[in-house]
Amino acid sequence: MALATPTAVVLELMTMGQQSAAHLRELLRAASPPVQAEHQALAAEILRCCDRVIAAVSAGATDKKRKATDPGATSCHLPLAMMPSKRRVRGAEAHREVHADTTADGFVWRKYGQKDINGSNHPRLYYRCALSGEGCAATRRVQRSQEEPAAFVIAYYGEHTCGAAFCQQRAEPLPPTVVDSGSNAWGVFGAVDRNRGSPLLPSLGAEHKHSAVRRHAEAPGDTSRRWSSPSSSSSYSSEVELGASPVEGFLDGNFDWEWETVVNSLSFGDLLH
DNA sequence: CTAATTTGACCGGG
DNA sequence: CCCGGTCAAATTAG
Repeated sequence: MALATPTAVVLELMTMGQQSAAHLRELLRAASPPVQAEHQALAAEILRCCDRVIAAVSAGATDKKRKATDPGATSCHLPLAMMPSKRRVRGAEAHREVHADTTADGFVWRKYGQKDINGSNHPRLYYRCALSGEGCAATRRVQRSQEEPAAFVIAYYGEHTCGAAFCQQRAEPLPPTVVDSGSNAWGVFGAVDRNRGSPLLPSLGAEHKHSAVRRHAEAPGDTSRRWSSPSSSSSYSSEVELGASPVEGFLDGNFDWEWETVVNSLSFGDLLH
């Protein structure tokens, strides 16, 4: 029940700052008369600093017992080795954090788990790219904001190696607020999901039938099934979350997870101000 | 019948 | 030992 803890406040504020910085960076990047690279670098640095603070604070909040002495935290680089040798590389993996009022980001995700987190009253949902079977390693974790029922905190891990252009149906996606935690290679991921010039849809409540996600172009015909379970033969869902449809989880046990009052008219935090 | 979710167990790090 | 993340079997939905 850590509601008004200063840590939470700091996190919230820093997240806002992070988003603003991200927005600024996008603006600079898409400026009609291209601005100096110096300015862009400045925006990027601001963003980086915000990210660092958030990372540190959230780390301290996650495990309260741990000391806040981070030798490398103040450095400009995260010397993390993201070597896939271990299966659990959760530690301090770089991720982009997006906070939005909808879980729809234009990608097709498959839910593979759900867990209750001690700190919050809302469960955390784990998704993988629906094309993970084809080798895509992108994952994301979705969690509701503890106070705001209609707000989601989505953390994206990894990159869409399946060809993000395919995953992302650019019908309505418009990634709300991409906050780049730019630490590693993920930082330059934006080449694919650039939401340039796409004005927010005034009315996007309509949910359409998504075209079936069949394995398409470069799916290597071979039998290189990554982690398909033997029993459930290649039965992996392709979940599409669109708009503000409360489809995701209405659990009986988790009373908090019910959210029928999700705002239909979403105003992405990106456009604020 | 096939496919998509759900839920509990298991794993592994801190 | 506790907590978070993933797997995988079972169930439900289409």
